[in-house]
Amino acid sequence: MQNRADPRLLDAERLIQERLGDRRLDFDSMLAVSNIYRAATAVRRRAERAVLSEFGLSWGGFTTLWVLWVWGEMQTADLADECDLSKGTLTGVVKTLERRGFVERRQVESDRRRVTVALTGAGLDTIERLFPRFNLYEGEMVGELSTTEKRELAELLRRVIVTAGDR
Amino acid sequence: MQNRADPRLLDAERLIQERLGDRRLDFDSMLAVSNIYRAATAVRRRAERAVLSEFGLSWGGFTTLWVLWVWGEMQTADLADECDLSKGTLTGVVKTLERRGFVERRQVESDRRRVTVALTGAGLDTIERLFPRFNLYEGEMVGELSTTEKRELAELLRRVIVTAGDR
DNA sequence: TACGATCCGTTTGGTAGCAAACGAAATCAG
DNA sequence: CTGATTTCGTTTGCTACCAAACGGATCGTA
Repeated sequence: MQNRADPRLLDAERLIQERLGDRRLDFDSMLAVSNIYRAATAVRRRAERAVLSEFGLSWGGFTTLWVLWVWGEMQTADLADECDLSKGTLTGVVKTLERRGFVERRQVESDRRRVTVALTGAGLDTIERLFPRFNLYEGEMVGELSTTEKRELAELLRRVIVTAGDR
Repeated sequence: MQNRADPRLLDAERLIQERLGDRRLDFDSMLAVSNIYRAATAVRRRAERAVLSEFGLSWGGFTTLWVLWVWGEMQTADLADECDLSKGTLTGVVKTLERRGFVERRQVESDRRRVTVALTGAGLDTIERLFPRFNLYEGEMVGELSTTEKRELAELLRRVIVTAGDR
C-alpha cells in the first residue's frame, strides 16, 4: 500500500471540516471526484508538452486525428460525438487541423447540408508516426500501476462516465 | 467483475490493432488514460450544467472560490498553484469573479508587486450555500461505487497525478 | 547606493470549449 | 406543390486555458 503523496490533502480535509462545522460532508466522494479532475489535467498538460507540441497538435486535435484514423472519413456530427465535443467546438478544431493540412472537408453530394472530414496524406503520416509515441507516453503516465490496477482504474472510471454521462 | 459497458471499445481495439499492424500496443494504459480524461470531462460538464450554472460559476471559478474559502486570503501565485492553474489563467478567472462581486484584490503594502485575493461577503455567502450542493453532486457522480471503491479510485488517481505531475 | 538579476502579476496571442442563434437544405403535412 | 418544421454545420459571444513576453518592484552584491 502506498502512503499519501500529498500531505496537503489532509490539511485541506481538516480545514474543510472546520468550515463546515457540524454539517456532514462526503469526503470519499469529494476526493474521488477532485482527483479525477486533477489527474486528467496533469495527464493532458504533460501530453501536450512532452509529445503533442512537437507535432503542432493540441489534445483535442490529436483526439480528432486519432478518431479519423481509426474510423475513417466521417460526418461532422458523428465525429463530434466520437471526440466528445460539441459540434460548435468541433468546427473550430477541424478548422485548425485544416489550416495545418492534416484533414480536409468534403461536401456530401446527396445532402448538401452535410460535410464529412477525412485525413489528408500528411494527416495520415502524422498520426501513424505520432500514435506509437503517444501510446508509450500513456504507459508512462500509469507506469506506477500494475496491469490489474490499470484495469481496475479503467473499470471504476467507466462506471463514473456512465453515471455522469449522457452529455 | 463487471463486463464492459461500451461495446464500441472492443470494435475500436480491433480497428486500432489493424491500423498498427504488427506494432505492439499497450491497451491497458490506453484505456486507463482515456477514461481518466472522459470521466473528468463528463463530471465537469455535468457539474457546470446541474449545479454551477445556477450560481453563475464555471468549474475554475468554483475551484477558486472554494480554495479561498478553505485557505482564506491568499497571494495570487499561491492561489494559482492551489487551483492548479497558470498564473496568467488565474488573472482572468479572478477578473471574472471580481466582476461578479465574489472576490476582491488587495495590494500588499510591504511588497507592492504582490496582490492578494479574498472572498467578499457575497462570495462567502455563495460558497457556503453552494458547497453542500456541490458535495451532494459529487456523491451522485460516484454513486455507483462503494466506499472502498471510491477510496481505491482516489488512491490510484493520486499515483497517476504524482507521475504526471510536477507542472 | 547603484545596478544587474530576479521575482511578481498582468498582458498578449493563440487554441479550446460551450450554448444559443443562425441560415441553408431537406422533409413533412395537407 | 407549398408552407411549416426539422436537421445540418457554422457563427457568435463568452469564458477558460497556456506559454511567453512585459514592466514594475525588490533584492543581492559590491
